Amino acid sequence: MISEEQSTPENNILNAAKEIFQKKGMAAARMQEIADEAGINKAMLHYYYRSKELLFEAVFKSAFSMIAPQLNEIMNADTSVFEKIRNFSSNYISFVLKHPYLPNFIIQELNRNPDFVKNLIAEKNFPNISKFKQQVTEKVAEGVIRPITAEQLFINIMSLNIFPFIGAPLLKGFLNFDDEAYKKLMEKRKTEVSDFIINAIKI
Amino acid sequence: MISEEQSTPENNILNAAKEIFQKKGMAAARMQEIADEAGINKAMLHYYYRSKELLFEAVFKSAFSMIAPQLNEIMNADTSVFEKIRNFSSNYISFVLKHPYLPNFIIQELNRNPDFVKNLIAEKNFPNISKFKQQVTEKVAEGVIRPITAEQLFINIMSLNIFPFIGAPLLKGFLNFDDEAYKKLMEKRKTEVSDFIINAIKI
DNA sequence: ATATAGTTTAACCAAATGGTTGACAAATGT
DNA sequence: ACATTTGTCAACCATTTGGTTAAACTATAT
Repeated sequence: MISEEQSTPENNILNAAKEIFQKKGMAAARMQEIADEAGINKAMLHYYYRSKELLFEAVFKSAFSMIAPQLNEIMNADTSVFEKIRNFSSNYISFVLKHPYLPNFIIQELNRNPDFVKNLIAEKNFPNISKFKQQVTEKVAEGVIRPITAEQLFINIMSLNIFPFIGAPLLKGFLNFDDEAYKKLMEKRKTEVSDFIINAIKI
Repeated sequence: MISEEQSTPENNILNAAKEIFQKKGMAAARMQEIADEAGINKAMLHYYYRSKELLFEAVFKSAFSMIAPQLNEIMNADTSVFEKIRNFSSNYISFVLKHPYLPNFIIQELNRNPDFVKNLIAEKNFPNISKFKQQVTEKVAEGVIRPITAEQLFINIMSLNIFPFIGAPLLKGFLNFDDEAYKKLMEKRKTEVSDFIINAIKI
Protein backbone atom coordinates (compact mmCIF):
# COMPACT_ATOMS: atom_id res chain seq x y z
CA MET A 1 0.00 0.00 0.00
CA ILE A 2 1.52 3.27 -1.15
CA SER A 3 0.52 6.06 1.17
CA GLU A 4 3.13 8.70 0.49
CA GLU A 5 1.80 12.09 1.49
CA GLN A 6 0.72 13.50 -1.87
CA SER A 7 0.86 17.17 -2.66
CA THR A 8 -2.66 17.69 -3.96
CA PRO A 9 -4.50 20.92 -3.15
CA GLU A 10 -6.81 18.96 -0.85
CA ASN A 11 -3.83 17.69 1.10
CA ASN A 12 -2.19 21.05 1.17
CA ILE A 13 -5.34 22.59 2.62
CA LEU A 14 -5.82 19.75 5.07
CA ASN A 15 -2.32 20.17 6.43
CA ALA A 16 -2.71 23.90 6.83
CA ALA A 17 -6.06 23.37 8.52
CA LYS A 18 -4.54 20.81 10.87
CA GLU A 19 -1.89 23.28 11.89
CA ILE A 20 -4.38 26.03 12.70
CA PHE A 21 -7.23 23.95 14.14
CA GLN A 22 -4.92 21.99 16.40
CA LYS A 23 -3.23 25.09 17.75
CA LYS A 24 -6.35 27.17 18.27
CA GLY A 25 -9.32 24.84 18.33
CA MET A 26 -12.40 25.00 16.13
CA ALA A 27 -13.90 28.18 17.55
CA ALA A 28 -10.78 30.35 17.55
CA ALA A 29 -9.50 29.18 14.16
CA ARG A 30 -10.12 31.56 11.26
CA MET A 31 -10.69 30.47 7.69
CA GLN A 32 -8.52 33.34 6.47
CA GLU A 33 -5.66 32.14 8.65
CA ILE A 34 -5.92 28.65 7.24
CA ALA A 35 -5.91 30.07 3.72
CA ASP A 36 -2.80 32.11 4.50
CA GLU A 37 -1.10 29.08 6.00
CA ALA A 38 -1.89 27.12 2.84
CA GLY A 39 -0.82 30.04 0.65
CA ILE A 40 -4.09 30.19 -1.24
CA ASN A 41 -7.25 32.24 -1.56
CA LYS A 42 -9.94 31.85 1.06
CA ALA A 43 -12.48 30.86 -1.59
CA MET A 44 -10.45 27.74 -2.34
CA LEU A 45 -11.18 26.40 1.12
CA HIS A 46 -14.87 26.46 0.29
CA TYR A 47 -14.26 25.07 -3.15
CA TYR A 48 -12.56 21.93 -1.83
CA TYR A 49 -14.32 21.63 1.53
CA ARG A 50 -17.73 23.19 1.55
CA SER A 51 -17.69 24.81 4.97
CA LYS A 52 -15.63 25.36 8.08
CA GLU A 53 -17.56 22.59 9.78
CA LEU A 54 -16.74 20.07 7.05
CA LEU A 55 -13.10 21.10 6.89
CA PHE A 56 -12.93 20.70 10.62
CA GLU A 57 -14.46 17.25 10.45
CA ALA A 58 -11.90 16.19 7.87
CA VAL A 59 -9.10 17.43 10.10
CA PHE A 60 -10.53 15.76 13.16
CA LYS A 61 -11.01 12.40 11.51
CA SER A 62 -7.55 12.54 10.04
CA ALA A 63 -6.11 13.36 13.45
CA PHE A 64 -8.05 10.63 15.18
CA SER A 65 -7.01 8.08 12.60
CA MET A 66 -3.38 8.82 13.41
CA ILE A 67 -3.87 7.58 16.95
CA ALA A 68 -6.67 5.04 16.99
CA PRO A 69 -5.10 2.30 14.84
CA GLN A 70 -1.95 2.34 16.96
CA LEU A 71 -3.94 1.72 20.09
CA ASN A 72 -6.05 -0.91 18.40
CA GLU A 73 -3.09 -2.78 17.06
CA ILE A 74 -1.25 -2.91 20.33
CA MET A 75 -4.28 -3.89 22.38
CA ASN A 76 -5.22 -6.72 20.03
CA ALA A 77 -1.73 -8.04 19.42
CA ASP A 78 -0.77 -11.53 20.44
CA THR A 79 1.31 -10.32 23.37
CA SER A 80 1.08 -10.40 27.15
CA VAL A 81 -0.57 -7.71 29.27
CA PHE A 82 2.82 -6.45 30.43
CA GLU A 83 4.12 -6.24 26.88
CA LYS A 84 1.04 -4.32 25.82
CA ILE A 85 1.62 -1.81 28.57
CA ARG A 86 5.28 -1.46 27.58
CA ASN A 87 4.53 -1.18 23.88
CA PHE A 88 1.77 1.34 24.24
CA SER A 89 3.69 3.61 26.59
CA SER A 90 6.87 3.70 24.56
CA ASN A 91 5.01 3.92 21.27
CA TYR A 92 2.55 6.57 22.29
CA ILE A 93 5.03 8.89 23.98
CA SER A 94 7.39 8.73 20.99
CA PHE A 95 4.52 9.54 18.69
CA VAL A 96 3.19 12.48 20.66
CA LEU A 97 6.62 14.02 21.09
CA LYS A 98 6.44 14.44 17.31
CA HIS A 99 2.84 15.71 17.29
CA PRO A 100 2.51 17.74 20.45
CA TYR A 101 -0.83 19.40 19.66
CA LEU A 102 -2.69 16.23 18.77
CA PRO A 103 -3.91 14.85 22.10
CA ASN A 104 -5.10 18.17 23.40
CA PHE A 105 -6.92 18.85 20.16
CA ILE A 106 -8.79 15.57 20.20
CA ILE A 107 -9.68 15.69 23.87
CA GLN A 108 -10.75 19.30 23.69
CA GLU A 109 -13.04 18.90 20.72
CA LEU A 110 -14.60 15.76 22.14
CA ASN A 111 -15.43 17.68 25.27
CA ARG A 112 -16.96 20.44 23.20
CA ASN A 113 -19.16 17.96 21.45
CA PRO A 114 -19.37 14.59 23.21
CA ASP A 115 -21.81 13.21 20.64
CA PHE A 116 -18.96 13.23 18.17
CA VAL A 117 -17.71 10.03 19.77
CA LYS A 118 -20.70 8.16 18.40
CA ASN A 119 -19.56 8.92 14.85
CA LEU A 120 -16.11 7.65 15.63
CA ILE A 121 -17.32 4.42 17.17
CA ALA A 122 -19.15 3.55 13.97
CA GLU A 123 -15.94 3.80 11.99
CA LYS A 124 -13.75 0.79 11.35
CA ASN A 125 -10.55 0.74 13.38
CA PHE A 126 -12.21 2.27 16.39
CA PRO A 127 -10.19 0.79 19.25
CA ASN A 128 -11.61 -2.38 20.67
CA ILE A 129 -10.22 -3.43 24.02
CA SER A 130 -12.14 -6.65 24.64
CA LYS A 131 -9.09 -8.84 24.16
CA PHE A 132 -7.12 -6.75 26.63
CA LYS A 133 -10.00 -6.92 29.10
CA GLN A 134 -10.12 -10.66 28.82
CA GLN A 135 -6.39 -11.01 29.35
CA VAL A 136 -6.46 -8.84 32.46
CA THR A 137 -9.40 -10.66 33.97
CA GLU A 138 -7.62 -13.94 33.33
CA LYS A 139 -4.36 -12.86 34.92
CA VAL A 140 -6.15 -11.50 37.96
CA ALA A 141 -7.96 -14.81 38.35
CA GLU A 142 -4.66 -16.66 38.06
CA GLY A 143 -3.26 -14.48 40.81
CA VAL A 144 -0.48 -13.18 38.61
CA ILE A 145 -1.49 -9.55 38.94
CA ARG A 146 -3.18 -7.75 41.79
CA PRO A 147 -6.97 -7.52 41.72
CA ILE A 148 -8.00 -4.64 39.48
CA THR A 149 -10.70 -4.30 36.87
CA ALA A 150 -9.50 -4.08 33.30
CA GLU A 151 -11.36 -0.78 32.96
CA GLN A 152 -9.54 0.90 35.83
CA LEU A 153 -6.22 -0.41 34.57
CA PHE A 154 -6.97 0.85 31.10
CA ILE A 155 -7.89 4.29 32.42
CA ASN A 156 -4.65 4.36 34.38
CA ILE A 157 -2.57 3.49 31.34
CA MET A 158 -4.22 6.17 29.25
CA SER A 159 -3.98 8.76 32.02
CA LEU A 160 -0.29 8.23 32.70
CA ASN A 161 0.59 8.43 29.03
CA ILE A 162 -1.69 11.18 27.77
CA PHE A 163 -2.08 13.65 30.60
CA PRO A 164 1.56 14.72 30.85
CA PHE A 165 1.19 16.20 27.37
CA ILE A 166 -2.21 17.77 27.80
CA GLY A 167 -1.34 19.17 31.18
CA ALA A 168 2.15 20.25 30.18
CA PRO A 169 1.73 24.00 30.74
CA LEU A 170 0.32 23.43 34.21
CA LEU A 171 2.86 20.77 35.18
CA LYS A 172 5.74 22.86 33.91
CA GLY A 173 4.51 25.61 36.20
CA PHE A 174 4.15 23.38 39.25
CA LEU A 175 7.56 21.79 38.70
CA ASN A 176 9.22 25.00 37.58
CA PHE A 177 10.66 23.28 34.51
CA ASP A 178 11.46 24.87 31.17
CA ASP A 179 10.54 23.28 27.84
CA GLU A 180 13.77 21.39 27.45
CA ALA A 181 13.85 19.96 30.96
CA TYR A 182 10.24 18.90 30.57
CA LYS A 183 10.92 17.19 27.28
CA LYS A 184 13.70 15.20 28.91
CA LEU A 185 11.25 14.07 31.58
CA MET A 186 8.94 12.87 28.83
CA GLU A 187 11.72 10.93 27.16
CA LYS A 188 12.37 9.11 30.40
CA ARG A 189 8.71 8.30 30.75
CA LYS A 190 8.84 6.06 27.69
CA THR A 191 10.09 3.34 30.03
CA GLU A 192 9.30 4.75 33.48
CA VAL A 193 5.55 4.81 32.93
CA SER A 194 5.36 1.12 32.12
CA ASP A 195 7.66 0.25 35.03
CA PHE A 196 5.38 2.23 37.31
CA ILE A 197 2.24 0.50 36.08
CA ILE A 198 3.76 -2.96 36.18
CA ASN A 199 5.06 -2.40 39.70
CA ALA A 200 1.58 -1.36 40.71
CA ILE A 201 -0.09 -4.55 39.51
CA LYS A 202 2.60 -7.23 39.67
CA ILE A 203 2.45 -9.45 42.72
CA MET B 1 -13.54 34.57 57.84
CA ILE B 2 -17.03 34.85 56.39
CA SER B 3 -17.00 33.87 52.74
CA GLU B 4 -20.64 33.18 52.04
CA GLU B 5 -21.33 33.53 48.33
CA GLN B 6 -22.82 37.01 48.15
CA SER B 7 -25.46 37.94 45.63
CA THR B 8 -23.93 41.13 44.25
CA PRO B 9 -24.29 41.90 40.54
CA GLU B 10 -20.55 41.21 40.10
CA ASN B 11 -20.99 37.77 41.57
CA ASN B 12 -24.09 37.09 39.57
CA ILE B 13 -22.24 37.96 36.37
CA LEU B 14 -19.18 36.00 37.39
CA ASN B 15 -21.23 32.88 37.99
CA ALA B 16 -23.01 33.18 34.69
CA ALA B 17 -19.69 33.76 32.95
CA LYS B 18 -18.21 30.71 34.66
CA GLU B 19 -21.05 28.58 33.41
CA ILE B 20 -20.64 29.68 29.81
CA PHE B 21 -16.87 30.01 29.63
CA GLN B 22 -16.29 26.65 31.24
CA LYS B 23 -18.70 24.88 28.94
CA LYS B 24 -17.60 26.51 25.70
CA GLY B 25 -14.16 28.00 26.24
CA MET B 26 -13.11 31.60 25.70
CA ALA B 27 -13.36 31.64 21.92
CA ALA B 28 -16.77 30.02 21.56
CA ALA B 29 -18.41 31.85 24.45
CA ARG B 30 -20.66 34.77 23.52
CA MET B 31 -21.15 37.86 25.63
CA GLN B 32 -24.87 37.83 24.81
CA GLU B 33 -25.14 34.29 26.09
CA ILE B 34 -23.48 35.24 29.35
CA ALA B 35 -25.84 38.19 29.70
CA ASP B 36 -28.84 35.94 29.09
CA GLU B 37 -27.55 33.43 31.63
CA ALA B 38 -27.18 36.24 34.17
CA GLY B 39 -30.59 37.66 33.25
CA ILE B 40 -29.25 41.12 32.50
CA ASN B 41 -28.47 43.42 29.62
CA LYS B 42 -25.29 42.90 27.65
CA ALA B 43 -24.13 46.43 28.45
CA MET B 44 -23.97 45.49 32.12
CA LEU B 45 -21.21 43.02 31.42
CA HIS B 46 -19.08 45.86 30.13
CA TYR B 47 -20.12 48.11 32.96
CA TYR B 48 -18.85 45.73 35.63
CA TYR B 49 -16.04 44.05 33.69
CA ARG B 50 -14.64 46.21 30.93
CA SER B 51 -14.17 43.61 28.24
CA LYS B 52 -14.59 39.96 27.38
CA GLU B 53 -10.90 39.44 28.03
CA LEU B 54 -11.10 40.90 31.54
CA LEU B 55 -14.26 38.99 32.37
CA PHE B 56 -12.55 35.87 31.21
CA GLU B 57 -9.51 36.57 33.37
CA ALA B 58 -11.73 37.01 36.40
CA VAL B 59 -13.42 33.70 35.70
CA PHE B 60 -10.15 31.94 35.13
CA LYS B 61 -8.54 33.21 38.30
CA SER B 62 -11.61 32.35 40.30
CA ALA B 63 -11.61 28.85 38.84
CA PHE B 64 -7.94 28.34 39.47
CA SER B 65 -8.24 29.55 43.02
CA MET B 66 -10.81 26.84 43.67
CA ILE B 67 -8.22 24.16 42.98
CA ALA B 68 -4.78 25.54 43.79
CA PRO B 69 -5.16 26.07 47.55
CA GLN B 70 -6.42 22.51 47.99
CA LEU B 71 -3.35 21.12 46.30
CA ASN B 72 -1.08 23.46 48.20
CA GLU B 73 -2.58 22.59 51.54
CA ILE B 74 -2.34 18.87 51.07
CA MET B 75 1.19 18.93 49.67
CA ASN B 76 2.50 21.07 52.52
CA ALA B 77 0.64 19.36 55.32
CA ASP B 78 2.50 17.63 58.12
CA THR B 79 1.64 14.18 56.81
CA SER B 80 3.47 11.28 55.20
CA VAL B 81 3.91 10.84 51.46
CA PHE B 82 1.35 8.05 51.42
CA GLU B 83 -1.17 10.13 53.31
CA LYS B 84 -0.68 12.98 50.88
CA ILE B 85 -1.38 10.69 47.98
CA ARG B 86 -4.50 9.35 49.68
CA ASN B 87 -5.75 12.77 50.70
CA PHE B 88 -5.22 14.37 47.34
CA SER B 89 -6.86 11.57 45.37
CA SER B 90 -9.94 11.31 47.52
CA ASN B 91 -10.23 15.06 47.92
CA TYR B 92 -9.70 15.98 44.30
CA ILE B 93 -12.02 13.39 42.83
CA SER B 94 -14.82 14.36 45.22
CA PHE B 95 -14.34 17.99 44.31
CA VAL B 96 -14.33 17.49 40.56
CA LEU B 97 -17.40 15.26 40.62
CA LYS B 98 -19.16 18.43 41.79
CA HIS B 99 -17.46 20.71 39.23
CA PRO B 100 -17.10 18.59 36.14
CA TYR B 101 -16.15 21.36 33.69
CA LEU B 102 -13.38 22.85 35.81
CA PRO B 103 -10.29 20.78 34.99
CA ASN B 104 -10.88 20.78 31.28
CA PHE B 105 -11.46 24.51 31.30
CA ILE B 106 -8.21 25.27 33.10
CA ILE B 107 -6.10 22.87 31.07
CA GLN B 108 -7.60 24.00 27.82
CA GLU B 109 -7.08 27.69 28.39
CA LEU B 110 -3.54 27.18 29.63
CA ASN B 111 -2.77 25.35 26.42
CA ARG B 112 -4.26 28.18 24.43
CA ASN B 113 -2.04 30.66 26.19
CA PRO B 114 0.87 29.04 28.06
CA ASP B 115 2.22 32.41 29.18
CA PHE B 116 -0.78 32.69 31.44
CA VAL B 117 0.96 30.35 33.85
CA LYS B 118 3.51 33.04 34.63
CA ASN B 119 0.75 35.27 35.99
CA LEU B 120 -0.51 32.47 38.18
CA ILE B 121 2.90 31.64 39.59
CA ALA B 122 3.28 35.19 40.83
CA GLU B 123 0.09 34.91 42.84
CA LYS B 124 0.11 33.84 46.46
CA ASN B 125 -1.17 30.33 47.04
CA PHE B 126 0.36 29.04 43.84
CA PRO B 127 1.09 25.42 44.70
CA ASN B 128 4.55 24.80 46.03
CA ILE B 129 5.66 21.20 46.06
CA SER B 130 9.14 21.52 47.54
CA LYS B 131 8.17 19.87 50.82
CA PHE B 132 6.65 16.94 48.96
CA LYS B 133 9.76 16.66 46.81
CA GLN B 134 11.96 16.58 49.86
CA GLN B 135 9.86 13.91 51.55
CA VAL B 136 9.94 11.69 48.48
CA THR B 137 13.69 12.03 48.02
CA GLU B 138 14.15 11.18 51.69
CA LYS B 139 11.98 8.07 51.57
CA VAL B 140 13.69 6.85 48.43
CA ALA B 141 17.07 7.28 50.12
CA GLU B 142 15.80 5.37 53.16
CA GLY B 143 14.74 2.57 50.86
CA VAL B 144 11.12 2.80 51.97
CA ILE B 145 9.80 3.49 48.47
CA ARG B 146 11.11 2.41 45.11
CA PRO B 147 13.51 4.70 43.31
CA ILE B 148 11.53 7.41 41.52
CA THR B 149 12.05 11.12 41.18
CA ALA B 150 9.56 13.29 43.01
CA GLU B 151 8.72 14.98 39.72
CA GLN B 152 7.73 11.77 37.97
CA LEU B 153 5.70 10.68 40.97
CA PHE B 154 3.97 14.04 41.09
CA ILE B 155 3.11 13.86 37.40
CA ASN B 156 1.73 10.37 37.92
CA ILE B 157 -0.48 11.49 40.78
CA MET B 158 -1.85 14.39 38.81
CA SER B 159 -2.36 12.30 35.68
CA LEU B 160 -4.25 9.51 37.41
CA ASN B 161 -6.55 11.93 39.17
CA ILE B 162 -7.18 14.57 36.53
CA PHE B 163 -7.16 12.78 33.19
CA PRO B 164 -10.15 10.53 33.78
CA PHE B 165 -12.29 13.67 33.89
CA ILE B 166 -10.73 15.51 31.00
CA GLY B 167 -10.69 12.42 28.84
CA ALA B 168 -14.14 11.27 29.91
CA PRO B 169 -15.84 11.42 26.49
CA LEU B 170 -13.04 9.44 24.89
CA LEU B 171 -12.76 6.91 27.70
CA LYS B 172 -16.52 6.41 27.81
CA GLY B 173 -16.29 5.59 24.11
CA PHE B 174 -13.44 3.14 24.47
CA LEU B 175 -15.03 1.40 27.44
CA ASN B 176 -18.55 1.63 26.05
CA PHE B 177 -19.84 3.05 29.33
CA ASP B 178 -22.76 5.41 29.80
CA ASP B 179 -22.62 8.46 32.07
CA GLU B 180 -23.89 6.67 35.14
CA ALA B 181 -21.58 3.68 34.84
CA TYR B 182 -18.67 6.02 34.30
CA LYS B 183 -19.54 8.08 37.35
CA LYS B 184 -19.54 4.92 39.45
CA LEU B 185 -16.05 4.13 38.18
CA MET B 186 -14.96 7.59 39.29
CA GLU B 187 -16.42 7.09 42.73
CA LYS B 188 -14.40 3.92 43.12
CA ARG B 189 -11.27 5.73 42.03
CA LYS B 190 -11.36 7.88 45.18
CA THR B 191 -9.57 5.01 46.91
CA GLU B 192 -8.38 2.87 44.00
CA VAL B 193 -6.11 5.54 42.56
CA SER B 194 -4.14 5.92 45.77
CA ASP B 195 -3.93 2.15 46.24
CA PHE B 196 -2.58 1.88 42.72
CA ILE B 197 0.07 4.55 43.27
CA ILE B 198 1.12 3.24 46.64
CA ASN B 199 1.43 -0.29 45.28
CA ALA B 200 3.62 1.06 42.52
CA ILE B 201 6.12 2.70 44.86
CA LYS B 202 5.95 0.72 48.10
CA ILE B 203 8.71 -1.86 48.52
C1' DA C 1 -8.35 26.00 -33.13
C1' DT C 2 -12.29 25.62 -30.24
C1' DA C 3 -15.39 24.03 -26.86
C1' DT C 4 -15.61 22.23 -22.25
C1' DA C 5 -14.68 21.33 -17.72
C1' DG C 6 -12.02 22.32 -13.77
C1' DT C 7 -9.37 25.80 -10.97
C1' DT C 8 -8.21 30.38 -8.96
C1' DT C 9 -8.96 35.04 -7.64
C1' DA C 10 -10.66 39.75 -6.14
C1' DA C 11 -14.55 41.83 -4.78
C1' DC C 12 -18.58 41.40 -2.39
C1' DC C 13 -22.40 40.16 1.16
C1' DA C 14 -25.20 39.19 5.20
C1' DA C 15 -24.94 37.89 9.76
C1' DA C 16 -22.81 37.90 14.07
C1' DT C 17 -20.03 39.94 17.57
C1' DG C 18 -17.69 42.85 21.05
C1' DG C 19 -18.32 47.12 22.46
C1' DT C 20 -20.48 52.10 22.96
C1' DT C 21 -23.89 55.75 23.70
C1' DG C 22 -27.29 58.56 25.54
C1' DA C 23 -31.39 58.58 27.85
C1' DC C 24 -33.56 57.20 31.98
C1' DA C 25 -34.23 55.27 36.72
C1' DA C 26 -32.73 54.34 41.43
C1' DA C 27 -30.05 55.23 45.24
C1' DT C 28 -27.36 58.33 48.08
C1' DG C 29 -25.77 62.32 50.23
C1' DT C 30 -26.72 67.14 51.74
C1' DA D 1 -36.43 68.90 48.42
C1' DC D 2 -32.59 68.68 45.36
C1' DA D 3 -28.31 67.46 43.27
C1' DT D 4 -25.14 63.89 42.30
C1' DT D 5 -23.58 59.57 41.75
C1' DT D 6 -24.52 54.79 40.47
C1' DG D 7 -27.00 51.34 37.92
C1' DT D 8 -29.84 49.69 33.83
C1' DC D 9 -31.41 49.44 29.25
C1' DA D 10 -32.62 49.70 24.13
C1' DA D 11 -30.66 51.11 20.21
C1' DC D 12 -26.68 51.66 17.70
C1' DC D 13 -21.84 51.05 15.63
C1' DA D 14 -17.55 49.27 13.54
C1' DT D 15 -15.32 45.24 12.62
C1' DT D 16 -14.85 40.55 11.84
C1' DT D 17 -16.28 36.35 9.92
C1' DG D 18 -17.95 32.49 7.12
C1' DG D 19 -19.46 32.20 2.84
C1' DT D 20 -20.70 33.63 -2.32
C1' DT D 21 -20.21 35.32 -7.02
C1' DA D 22 -18.85 36.31 -11.41
C1' DA D 23 -15.18 36.77 -14.14
C1' DA D 24 -10.65 35.09 -15.61
C1' DC D 25 -7.35 31.57 -16.27
C1' DT D 26 -5.71 26.71 -17.26
C1' DA D 27 -5.79 22.28 -18.90
C1' DT D 28 -7.91 18.74 -21.61
C1' DA D 29 -10.46 16.67 -25.09
C1' DT D 30 -12.24 16.86 -29.82
